[in-house]
Amino acid sequence: MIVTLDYESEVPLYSQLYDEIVRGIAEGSMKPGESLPSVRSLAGDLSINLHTVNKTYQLLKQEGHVLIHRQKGAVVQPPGSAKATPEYMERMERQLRSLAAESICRQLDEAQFLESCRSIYREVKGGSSK
Amino acid sequence: MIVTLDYESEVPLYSQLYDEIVRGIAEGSMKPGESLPSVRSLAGDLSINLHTVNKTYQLLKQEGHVLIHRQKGAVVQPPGSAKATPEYMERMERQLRSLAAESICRQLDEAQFLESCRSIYREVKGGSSK
Amino acid sequence: MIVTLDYESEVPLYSQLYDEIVRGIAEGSMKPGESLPSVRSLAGDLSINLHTVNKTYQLLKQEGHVLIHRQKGAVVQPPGSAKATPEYMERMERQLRSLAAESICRQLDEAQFLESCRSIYREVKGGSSK
Amino acid sequence: MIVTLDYESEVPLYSQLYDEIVRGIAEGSMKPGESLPSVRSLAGDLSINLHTVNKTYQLLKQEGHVLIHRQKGAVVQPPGSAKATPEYMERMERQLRSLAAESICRQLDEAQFLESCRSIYREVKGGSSK
DNA sequence: GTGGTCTAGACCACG
DNA sequence: GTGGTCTAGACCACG
Repeated sequence: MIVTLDYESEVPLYSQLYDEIVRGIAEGSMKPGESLPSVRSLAGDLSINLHTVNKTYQLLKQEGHVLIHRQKGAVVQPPGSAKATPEYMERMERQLRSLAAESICRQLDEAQFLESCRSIYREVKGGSSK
Repeated sequence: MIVTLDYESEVPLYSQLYDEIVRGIAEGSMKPGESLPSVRSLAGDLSINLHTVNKTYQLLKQEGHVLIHRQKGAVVQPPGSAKATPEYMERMERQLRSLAAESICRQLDEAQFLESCRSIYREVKGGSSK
Repeated sequence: MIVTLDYESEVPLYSQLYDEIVRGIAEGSMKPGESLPSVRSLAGDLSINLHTVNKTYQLLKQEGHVLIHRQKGAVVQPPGSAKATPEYMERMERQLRSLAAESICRQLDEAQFLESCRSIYREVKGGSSK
Repeated sequence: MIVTLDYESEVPLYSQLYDEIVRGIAEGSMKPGESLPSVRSLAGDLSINLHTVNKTYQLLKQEGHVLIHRQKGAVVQPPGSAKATPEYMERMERQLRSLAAESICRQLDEAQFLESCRSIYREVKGGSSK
């Protein structure tokens, strides 16, 4: 799995890294039971601080995407370990509401908006065939 | 138009305020040509800092949602003044990709994900009938 | 409220600080709605690093003892905001099991063990009368 | 006696193992005079590092629960070999204080708290009938 | 070798 | 002024 970070972005590095790993899990390029690289080695590969990687791993654990195993390190959880909890649904809906409003102001009609949602969902989901 | 802010949220106040106003414009409760309240009065009503409101207004201007007029203050622009530029589309797609990946990990299937997208788009769009 | 840390202890500082603050809340010397000192000022008072204090505050938030308010900082939650969840009960029982076993080996009988539990509970609870 | 370790726990393995063995002694499933398995065989059975088992055995010795004998290995000491020293009482009270405070914040009243203490003490003590 | 803890220091977003 | 983010570096517990 290849991770790319945008060091110029205002999105925090730990958050970008989180997104990349979750995408890897969703795509299936990271399989359940697989271990993520050690904090140190990933930090080295990405040329970022190990604390930054550690923060990402703690977040992944908190959200239920990995568990921290004493010997295997951060292990990818099987799909569905993270639940679509009411809290998650609310968070997602808040973000979608913001995107929808912005899109409406920019005159994207419903069909165009949904086409983006659909194609991106499929792009991520279909990543497993790669 | 009623604006509610969550002081306990991770989302910065200026950003929440931006979202609320854009939603108001998208819903049609803020009409083109209308003026937003003055920075001072809105800050007073919401009990927040002048700088915060000012930052929101500058952002709204930058994104093409309002025009800052010397006398009328921040004036809502007609729909389509903000464009669905490639930059915007990229930003939206990055956020959607992140939401889609997280949703896939939480076992929301395509139909469920799109249903959320659709119903929220309609909720915002339909706000104009209020 | 007075906080004392043991810099020699093997119990991490952030954890000792957590315990002290939770005790303050339980005793009633920290009242719901009150704000904790800022990360910086408490770190200064205790002569520890601000990251250490920050870690404690994040933990207090995660456990439901405080909420982080954009303006007021870390605010003590009303009693019962943190719940006696099954997860908490398990954690408590694991620790009690360990203490009970050790006490049995050291020939504390049930009455003596329970007397310790009772008197310490009352000591903390009764702290509110101080 | 069956030992189970949780590799996903925050509690170090050597500490979990210590707890399990002390519990075995308290319950009476490990009898005075009995030898614990050799470091090597226990490490093998549990698939953990030799150092980990060794650290546990040293700790058991230090706390007075076993005696390290050149031929018989770690031998369970008679009850009361480990004393309820002032140091032990302080350590126990610090932990109970922490549990009591957390429980009070989570609105466990004295009766509920003591009921947990009592039932767990009896569960461990009564383990001897197994 | 690995992660956890702690420190020190810096910059910036936020308000 | 305040917290969030990031870096660098150190030490130690764990295995």
